[in-house]
Amino acid sequence: MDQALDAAAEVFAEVGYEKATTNLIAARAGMSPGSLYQFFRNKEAIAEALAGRYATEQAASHDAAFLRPGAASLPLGNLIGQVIDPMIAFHVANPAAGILLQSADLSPALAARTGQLHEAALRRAEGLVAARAPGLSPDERARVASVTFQVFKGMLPAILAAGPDERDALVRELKTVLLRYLEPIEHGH
Amino acid sequence: MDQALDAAAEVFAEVGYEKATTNLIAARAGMSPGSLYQFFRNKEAIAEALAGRYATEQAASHDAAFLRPGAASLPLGNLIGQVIDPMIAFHVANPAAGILLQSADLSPALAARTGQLHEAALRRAEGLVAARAPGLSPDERARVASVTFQVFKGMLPAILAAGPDERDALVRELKTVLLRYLEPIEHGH
Amino acid sequence: MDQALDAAAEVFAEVGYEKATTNLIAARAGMSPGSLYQFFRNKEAIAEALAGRYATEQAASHDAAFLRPGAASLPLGNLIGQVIDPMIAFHVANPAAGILLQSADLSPALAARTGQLHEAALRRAEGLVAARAPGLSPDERARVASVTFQVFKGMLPAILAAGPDERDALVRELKTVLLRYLEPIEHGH
Amino acid sequence: MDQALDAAAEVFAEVGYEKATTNLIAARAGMSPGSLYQFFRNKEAIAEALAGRYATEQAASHDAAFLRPGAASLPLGNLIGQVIDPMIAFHVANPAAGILLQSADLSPALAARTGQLHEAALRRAEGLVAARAPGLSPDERARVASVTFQVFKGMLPAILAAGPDERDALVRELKTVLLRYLEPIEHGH
DNA sequence: GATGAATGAGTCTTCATTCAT
DNA sequence: GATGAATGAAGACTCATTCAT
Repeated sequence: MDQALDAAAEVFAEVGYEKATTNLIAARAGMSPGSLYQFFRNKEAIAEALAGRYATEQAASHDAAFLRPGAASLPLGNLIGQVIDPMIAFHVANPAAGILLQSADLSPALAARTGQLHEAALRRAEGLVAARAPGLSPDERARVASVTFQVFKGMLPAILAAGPDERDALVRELKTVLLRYLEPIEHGH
Repeated sequence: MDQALDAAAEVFAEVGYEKATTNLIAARAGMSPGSLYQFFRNKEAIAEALAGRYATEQAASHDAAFLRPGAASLPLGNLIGQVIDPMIAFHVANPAAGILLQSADLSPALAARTGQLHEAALRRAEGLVAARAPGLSPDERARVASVTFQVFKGMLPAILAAGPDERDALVRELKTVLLRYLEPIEHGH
Repeated sequence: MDQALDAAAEVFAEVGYEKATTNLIAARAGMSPGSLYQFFRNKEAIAEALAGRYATEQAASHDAAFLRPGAASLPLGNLIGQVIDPMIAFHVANPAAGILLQSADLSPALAARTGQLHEAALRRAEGLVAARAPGLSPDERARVASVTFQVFKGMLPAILAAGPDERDALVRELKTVLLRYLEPIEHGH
Repeated sequence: MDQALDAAAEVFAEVGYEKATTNLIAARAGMSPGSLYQFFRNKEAIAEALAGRYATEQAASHDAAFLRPGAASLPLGNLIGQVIDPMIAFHVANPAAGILLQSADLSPALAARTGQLHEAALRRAEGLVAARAPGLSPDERARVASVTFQVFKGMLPAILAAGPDERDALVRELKTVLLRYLEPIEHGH
C-alpha cells in the first residue's frame, strides 16, 4: 500500500493528477489494477491517501523544528528559515505534493480531496502565528496564516522548476517576502 | 466565436480544463460540436484563444492604469492598489483566467499560449519594477517581478474562493504583502 | 458541374474514394458544398457521374480505334496494341479512373456505383471478341471478354505506379499476356 | 485474439476496410471495444495482424504444394494447377484476404504489412519462375513473377464474386491465361 | 441558383472500474 | 488476497449533408 502510494507519487509528479492512469500507477507499483482497487476505492482515494501521508510527514518535520530548544524565542528571520527550509526540502523530495497542492486550485472538484494537506499546513501556520503574535484576533490570525501559506504555495512551482542556483535565490526571496510581511505583525501590526 | 469562448470560460471555471468536454462547451455555447470545431482546431486551441483574449483584455486594463497622469510618481502603496484592484476585478469577472493561469501541466503548445498570459503579466510587472527601482540588475529585476507575480498568483485562488468581505480583507492583505516586499527594494534594497 | 467532376477526379486520385471529403472536392472545384450537392445527390453520385464520364470518353476513344479502316482484319497483336495503348494513355491521364475501378473491388457496396465503367469496358471487350472469334457461345464470349478486362485491370495499378521505362515494359507484357491468351481463341480454341 | 481476427475478417469482407468500424468488429467478436484494443493498438493493427496471419497460412499451403515429390518436374499446366487451386481455395475461404490485397491506398504502415502478403506471394512466384526459366535475367524474372501475380490478383474479385459453376470456369480460364503466358517463357521466351 | 455555416450522428480510442478465476 | 482480462461509458473529433440567407 505504501508501494502503491510511492508509485502514485511518481506518476502524479511525472504527468499530473488528471493524466495519471490507475493502470500506470498499479504497474509502477508492481501490482495489478485489481490490487490497487483493494486498497483504494478509486483514483480520488489514492490522491487523498497520498495527501494524507504528506500531511503526516510534514507535521513530523514541523514538530521537529519546534521541539528544538529555544525555537519559540528565535528571531523571526531564523524561525522562518527553520520552517521554510525543511518544507522546501520536502517538496523537492516529493514533487507530487506540489502537484496535489496545485491541483486543488485547478478545479473545484479537486479541492476536497487534497484538503488534508492544505488544512494541516494551514493549522501549523496558525500555530506559528499564534505563538508570535498573540494579540491577533482568531480571524486575523487565520488570515495571516492563510496568506503566509498562499505565498509559499504561490512561489513553490517556480522554486521547484528552478535549477539549484536560481532555486536558492528564490527561496531567499520567499523568506524575505514572509519576513517583511510578518515582522510588523509580530510587533503589533 | 466569442459565444464559444464565453461558454468555454464558463465550463473551464466550473470543472477545470481537463474535465471540460468539448461537447459540453458546444452545448453551453448553443452550438453543435461541429460548429465549435469550425472555430477551433481542437480543445487546446479553445484554451489558447481564451488565454489570448484574457491577455489582451488585461493588457488594456493595465495600460489604462498607467496612462493615468502622475502614475509614475505615485506612492508605491497607491500604485500597487491601482494595479492590483483591476487585476482582481478582472479575475473575479473571469474565473477561467485563473484556471488557465494555474494550469501548469498542459501540453507544450497550450503552455506557450497561457504562457502569454503569464509572460504579459510578468513583463508588465518588470516594467513596474524597472520604473521604481532602476538600480536593480536585470536578473534581480526579473526575479523581483516574478516573485511579485507569484505572490499574486498564489493568493488568487483564495481571493476568488472567498465571499465578498473575506475577499476584501484578503486583497488588502495581498497589497500589504507586496508593499512590504517592494518598499525596501524601491529604496535601494 | 464538369468543374466539380474534375475536382473530384483530382481528389479521388490523390487520396482515394473513401478518404476524399465532399468539402475538399467542393473547395477544389471552387464552389461551395451546397453547390456541389445541387449537382449530386451525395458523394456516391459524384463517383457515379465521374465513372459515367470516363465510360463515355473511353467509348469514344475505343470507337475511334475501330472506325480506322481495316481494323477488323488487323493481325490480333496489332489490334490489341490499338486498343490497349489508348486505354493505358487514358488511365495515365485520368488516374481517378483506376481508383474507381479498384474501389469497386474493395467493398461490395462500392461496386454498384462504378458499374458503368466496368460494364462499358466489358461490353466493348465483348464486341471485340465477337468480331474475332464468332464461333464462341455467348457465355464463352462473355467470359473471355471478362477475363481480358480483368487481366487489364489487374495489371493497371502496377502500370500506373511504374516509372516510364518499367511502364513500357509492363505494357508490353500485358499485351503479350493478352495475345497469348486470345490468339488460340481466335483460331477456334 | 484469433476471435478478434476472425471477426475482423468477416467485417472487412462484408463492408471493406474503410467502412469497418472497430466497434462492429468487437461486437462481432463477442467482446467489448476495450478488449479489442487490448490486443491491437488501433484499427490498422488489426488489419496488419490479419494480413500477417494470411501471409503465414498461404506460405504454409504453398510450401505444401512444393514439397510434394516430383513437383519440380511436373508439366507446367499441372504445376500451375497445384499452385492456383489452393490459392483460390484460400481466398474463397478467406474473402478478407482479397480485400486486404486489393486495398492500395492504405496508410504506409498498413501498406507495408499487407505488402507482406503481396511480397510473400511475389517471392514465391519468383521462385517458381526461377525454377522453370533459369535463363531469365533477374529483372525479367521479377517482371514475369509480378505479371503472373497481377493477373491472379486481377481475376480474383470476379472469381470470388462468381457462383460455383462460373467460378470453376473462371479459374480454368485463369490457368489458361497463365499457362499460355508462361509456357513460351519456360521454353526460352 | 449559390452560399457556407451549422449540424449531429458516428468514429476511433481511452481508462476508471469490476469480477471470475 | 491477488490477478489482469474484460468492460463500456464517454471523450475528442470528422464529415456527409442541409438550409436559412
